[in-house]
Amino acid sequence: MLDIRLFREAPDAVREGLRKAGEAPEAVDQVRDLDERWRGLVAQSEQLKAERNRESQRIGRMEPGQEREGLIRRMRTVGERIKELDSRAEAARAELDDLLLQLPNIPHPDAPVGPDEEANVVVRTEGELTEFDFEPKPHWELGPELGILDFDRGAKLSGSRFYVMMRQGSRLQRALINWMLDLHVSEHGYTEVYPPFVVNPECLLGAGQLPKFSGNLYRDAEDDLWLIPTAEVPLTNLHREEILEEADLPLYYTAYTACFRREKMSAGKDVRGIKRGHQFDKVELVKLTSPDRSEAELQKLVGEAEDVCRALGLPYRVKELSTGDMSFAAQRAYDIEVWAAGCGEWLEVSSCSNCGDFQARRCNTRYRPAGGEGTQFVHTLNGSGIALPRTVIAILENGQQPDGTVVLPEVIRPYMGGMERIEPQ
RNA sequence: GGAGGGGUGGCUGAGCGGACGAAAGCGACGGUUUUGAAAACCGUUGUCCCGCUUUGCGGGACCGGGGGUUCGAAUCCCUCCCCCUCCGCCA
Repeated sequence: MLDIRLFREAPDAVREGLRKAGEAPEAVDQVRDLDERWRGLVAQSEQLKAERNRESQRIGRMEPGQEREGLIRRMRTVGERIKELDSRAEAARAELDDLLLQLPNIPHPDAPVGPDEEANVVVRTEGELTEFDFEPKPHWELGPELGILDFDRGAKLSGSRFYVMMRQGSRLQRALINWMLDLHVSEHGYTEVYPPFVVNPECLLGAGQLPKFSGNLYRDAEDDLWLIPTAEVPLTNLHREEILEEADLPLYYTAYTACFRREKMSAGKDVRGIKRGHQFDKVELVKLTSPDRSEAELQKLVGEAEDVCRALGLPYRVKELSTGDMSFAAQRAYDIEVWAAGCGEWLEVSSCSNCGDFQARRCNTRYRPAGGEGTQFVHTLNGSGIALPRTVIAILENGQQPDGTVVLPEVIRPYMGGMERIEPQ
C-alpha cells in the first residue's frame, strides 16, 4: 500500500509512478478527494467527541437536578450526531482503503522504464549453453521415458496442470530442497522456517495478493483459509503487527513450501510439462531490512539465488524487470532464468523483488530506529531460491545423454545417495 | 467436537460504570552517589490518527477483534478469534 501522505504532498510523483507501472494516474485525484472528505468528517466528529468527553465528566460531578438532566439530554443528541458523522467517515475511509489497496507499488527511479517484458534488460549471462551432438528432448518426453513423470495419472487424480513425480524424479526434487535449504542456512545466513501452507486472508492482503488477485488463489470456503501461492506470504507476514528493534535487522528467512496457484491469468499458457502447474515446490528467501540497506540487500539476494544456479552448473541469465513488468508489490526486481536445452527456453526460476515499505504498510511491520524516535516501516524483499520443478526441468534437459540417461550435477549427488545419473526404470 | 477458565502497557499483575492511558512490581533509559561497578535514591518510559502559529502545542482513538447499552465503558450485554485445563478423536 502506498503512503497516503505521498498523495497529499507529492501527487505528481505518484501520478508519474503509476503511469510507469502501467496504471491509470487518475486514481490519484480520487484518492485525494476521498482523503479530504474523510479528514473533514473526522475533524467534525472529533470536535464533538471532545465536547462530549468534557461534559460527561462534568455530569459525573454534578448534583442530581434540572441542570444535570438538561445536559444529559443535550449530550444524547451530540452522541447521535457523532454516530452519524462516524459512519460517514468510516464509509469514506473504506472507499479510500479499497482504492489504495488496488494500487500497485511505485517503481524505483532506477528501474528501466517500459510497458512490458520487452523492456526488461539482460544484466548478465553466466555459463555456456549446453551443446549436443543429438537432438535434445524436452522434459515432457524425457520424464515419462525415465519413469519419473506421469502426466496422465496426474490429470486422472486432479485434472489438467497436475502431474505425478516418481522414483528418482521425486527424489531429485526432495534432494534439491534439502540441498538448497542447507546452502541458504549455512552459506547465506538464513533462518530456516517451516510455515503453514494455508493462511488467513489478512496474510494475503499483507503480501499484496488480496484483494486484487483472489482469482489466482485456492481457498477453503468453510474456514476462510487460503492455500499459499508462495512461501513469501507466510514469511513476509511472520512479523505482522509487530515493532522490531533495528539491531535485529536485517532478518533473513528461508522456507520450503508447496505453492498453489489457480493460474487463471495464465490460462492456455505453458500447458505442457511441469513448467506451470497448479501445485509446485519452491524454496523461498525473504528479508526484512531497514530502508537504507534494502537496495544493497536486493543485489545480495539476487547473488544468493544465482549461487544455486551456478552450483548446479546451469547456464542462466539475470534480467532487470521493467517498470511495466514488475509484480504488484515490487519497486525493483530481477528475474533469474535458467536455460532448458530440450524445450529451448529460458525458464524463470527466481524473481527477486525489493518491495520497499509497500508490504510492510499492509502488514504493519515496523521497527524502532536505533537511538531515534518513533517507528518506521521495514522494507521487505523476496526471491525464489529457487523454484523446484523448473530446476528439475533444466537438470533433466541439460544433463541428458545419447543413451537416454541423465547425468546429475555433482553438488546434488551426496543428497541422492551418491547416485551419478538417472537411468530409465 | 464437549465442559470449564482466561485474554489489560516490554513482562508480571491490579482495576469490574465517572477524575483510568490505566495502580503496584519488574525490566529499560536518563540523572545523583561511587575510583569503577553494584546497591540506593530521583526522574522518564506505548502506539496510531487529525489539526495548528509544526523540533512544540491542542484534540481524538486504542485494555484480544467487531458490534451494542449509557451523558459516560478496561469495567455491563452480544458475537467472533486466540490461549490454558479436563474429556473425546486422531497423523
